[in-house]
Amino acid sequence: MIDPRILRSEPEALAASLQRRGIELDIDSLIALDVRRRNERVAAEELRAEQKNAGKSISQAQGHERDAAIARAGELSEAYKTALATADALDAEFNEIWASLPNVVDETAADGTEEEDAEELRRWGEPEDGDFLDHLELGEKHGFLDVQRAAKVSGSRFGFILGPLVRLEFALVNYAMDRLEPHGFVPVVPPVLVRDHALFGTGFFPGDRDQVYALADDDLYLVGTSEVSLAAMHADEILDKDDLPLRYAGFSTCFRRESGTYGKDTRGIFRVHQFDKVEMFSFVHPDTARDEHDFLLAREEELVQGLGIPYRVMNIAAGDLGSSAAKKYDIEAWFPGQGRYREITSTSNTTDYQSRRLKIRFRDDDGNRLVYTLNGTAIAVGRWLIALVENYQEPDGTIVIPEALRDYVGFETIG
RNA sequence: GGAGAGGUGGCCGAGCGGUCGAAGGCGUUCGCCUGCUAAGCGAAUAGGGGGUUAAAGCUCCCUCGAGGGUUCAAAUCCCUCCCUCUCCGCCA
Repeated sequence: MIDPRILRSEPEALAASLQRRGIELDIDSLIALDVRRRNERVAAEELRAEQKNAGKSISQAQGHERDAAIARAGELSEAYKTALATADALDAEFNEIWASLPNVVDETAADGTEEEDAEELRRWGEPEDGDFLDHLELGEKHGFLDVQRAAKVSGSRFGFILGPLVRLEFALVNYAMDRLEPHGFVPVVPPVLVRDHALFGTGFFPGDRDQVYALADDDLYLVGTSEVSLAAMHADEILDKDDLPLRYAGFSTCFRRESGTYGKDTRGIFRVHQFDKVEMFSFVHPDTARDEHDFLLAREEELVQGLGIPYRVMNIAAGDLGSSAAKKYDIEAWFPGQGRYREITSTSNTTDYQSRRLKIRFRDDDGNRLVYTLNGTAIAVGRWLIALVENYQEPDGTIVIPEALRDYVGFETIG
């Protein structure tokens, strides 16, 4: 949720932001609606004040005077109810539009509206070309991946991860936690079933409702990322300024319906309905949010570099940002099996978009202010496993475990 | 799943139709006092949204788990839901 005051203070900034995202909106009529709803609210509140005063006089009045006062208060009460209904209806109308608006884009986000418009910031490592097996072929060869049987059990876009690849998964998770905890990230295993307010609060509802698994019988939803649980963890709280930044590293399974992706990335476990992920999440002072964003990106690069996987960093285009993000960096790793760079992390500065919805504030010297929230992938396990096995395959198909993970897995090669 | 008890401000806790956004305590902040510390004295101290203002301020409305209802008037009465605790059952 954007600060509605932007409509009064700098509507042209909102217009510019929406334009960069490629969204059409009649801002003038929205401004008019905002004025109307506030006027109606004031009118209703004035009636309410009158009614309350009338009510107070009742307790002091006697006899006929009292009867008359009650009648008068009754009239005011009716008038107030009518005015309140009008004001509420206008608010609802306004809020429905307002809640659906995406965050104001950061001026340094890349221009454009498509994935291809992302700006490449830098590259690291030497991508290897040549004859590489992709992860599915490697999985079949070594028996650590089974999508056939997963389809039998659960349908398409699922996988069994087996044997050494499971060890590698746990190694990756521990590797990440070991490197994040010294930076103040508190490890968390959060709930993966959440209420709708958590999804609304993080900006996934109403926009991305079709991407979320719902458990209708229980009014619960499966999270697509632990960002949802981690953000909502401090909902309705007023944090101590001295506690900022608050950093968490959440490990959870993530569930995504992947609707609208038919035929896209159907091979192996690159794009599946369920995967595990370590996610970084920060609650920070507004003034430090940009630094924190760079900090999260630095943590991601550190993790990828530690494993020696070639990658590039992308500044995502304004029109390709999620609704809550003002700015987003993706790291794309080199996947020899696909012969191209693909996303393995994503970090977003969501400014106060989520904290306004979730009411997460901190005590400042002159009042309470909304915190800024940021999130970033530490390890998206599935894709990182793929990147590892594809990049570390030898000509004979053997997979070498990178130095940084050997102590965790307890072996040096697969195959 | 069954039975019971509760959810009030940063925390504890009173209030159970009007004078209550709410006693009292703790905590915190500021000031005073005390040659240190502790104690003592005085004052301030919930959140949100409007109006007005250059700002300070003034003012109005909403919020006592959430949402409905009754009433001229609801923290207080009624309904639904959520959550917490205790006991029993089940269970990794």
